[in-house]
Amino acid sequence: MQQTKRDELVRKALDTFYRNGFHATGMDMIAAETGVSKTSIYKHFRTKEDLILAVLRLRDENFRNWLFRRMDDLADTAGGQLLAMFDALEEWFRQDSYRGCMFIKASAEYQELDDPIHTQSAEHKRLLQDHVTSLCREAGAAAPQDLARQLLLLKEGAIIMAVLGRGPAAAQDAKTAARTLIDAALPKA
Amino acid sequence: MQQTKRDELVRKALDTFYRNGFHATGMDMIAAETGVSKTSIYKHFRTKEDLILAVLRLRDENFRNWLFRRMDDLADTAGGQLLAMFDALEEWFRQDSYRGCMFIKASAEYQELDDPIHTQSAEHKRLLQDHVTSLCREAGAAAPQDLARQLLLLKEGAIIMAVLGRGPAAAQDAKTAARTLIDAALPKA
DNA sequence: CGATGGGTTAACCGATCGGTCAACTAACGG
DNA sequence: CCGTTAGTTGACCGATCGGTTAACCCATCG
Repeated sequence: MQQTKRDELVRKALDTFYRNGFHATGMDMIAAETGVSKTSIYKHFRTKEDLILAVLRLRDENFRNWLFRRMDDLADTAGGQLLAMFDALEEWFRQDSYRGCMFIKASAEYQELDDPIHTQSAEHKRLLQDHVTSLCREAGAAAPQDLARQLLLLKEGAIIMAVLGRGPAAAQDAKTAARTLIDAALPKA
Repeated sequence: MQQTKRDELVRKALDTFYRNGFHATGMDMIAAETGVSKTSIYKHFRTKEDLILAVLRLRDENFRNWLFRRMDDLADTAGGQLLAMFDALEEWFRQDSYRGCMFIKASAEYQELDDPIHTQSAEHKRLLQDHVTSLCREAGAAAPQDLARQLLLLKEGAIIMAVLGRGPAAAQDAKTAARTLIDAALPKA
């Protein structure tokens, strides 16, 4: 029961931070939005930073699960899944609630490299990178890690441009570029 | 004289906001860092938002001037300049003061699409896009706008990954990918 | 019935937020 | 010399910041 309440708190706090930003969201607002009093919040989390870290952990889990599952549903082959990543991104971009990548925003607000919030955001990107790398390897890329890095650049760029003017179309821009990069990285077919 | 003082204020405020973030930087801190009292600041700018907008205007001007000039210095041909963009980015990433793109951070903290800070950040990206598009056209790309969009994705992605774990090497990752995309976009050589 | 203990709450803490105001200073015209 | 005025200042405004505290509610147990 206790765990459930705490999870619910983190889940709702995630929405609020995602919509509003981290510094711009006060603990009073979190209390109001979640219906949990500040004192109870501070029973579960020692500081606001601890709450944010818990929120980011949940976000990492949710996002990777969703993205990888969606890629898996959309395509059978490893190469197809790499391309399907951008279709999944487009679905994300089309959501009304889309406000960019939570980890990019977190690292933008907490910039010191040794800040736990920053390092945890970097870890999220590393985990994505690992999965994409193994798909590249499976697809038969000559240099799977290099290809994965290139594809990740396209993904992050698309996330940014979807926010800053290009909208959901950024996903297809990225997909087109990804196809070119993948073709070039595979041993001559 | 008045204009000079104001410019100096904006210049120093830029450093502080860039280092510290927007919400995290109070007007008292700006006053302390610039040596200008709050009352004088508010003589020049009606609100904090107005100051931020002035800061972003200066940043846009400085950054585009620097980047385009650097690209021009590093290469003679249009195609070469497109590739040189990533070498220039690497120089930027290597600076100790590098903290990512100010406009990405601004849009992360001010997310509403109709927020002036957000729209001005989007405008900056649009201006970059325009310049890159004309270089793509000059280089003889079949679809210059499409190629420019792809290259911009790589640039934004590199900016993000340079912050979140990959460091300056992100620039060369992007350059390698850019070469592939440019080759594919030019009429068969 | 009363004692106990975990969980919740409104009220409060000093600090800081964005923004304002009355008083002061210094340069210039008569 | 005084009066005016533009520009600057530290002190101050109510609101909110992250975080704490004392009181209270209510189920359990004797």
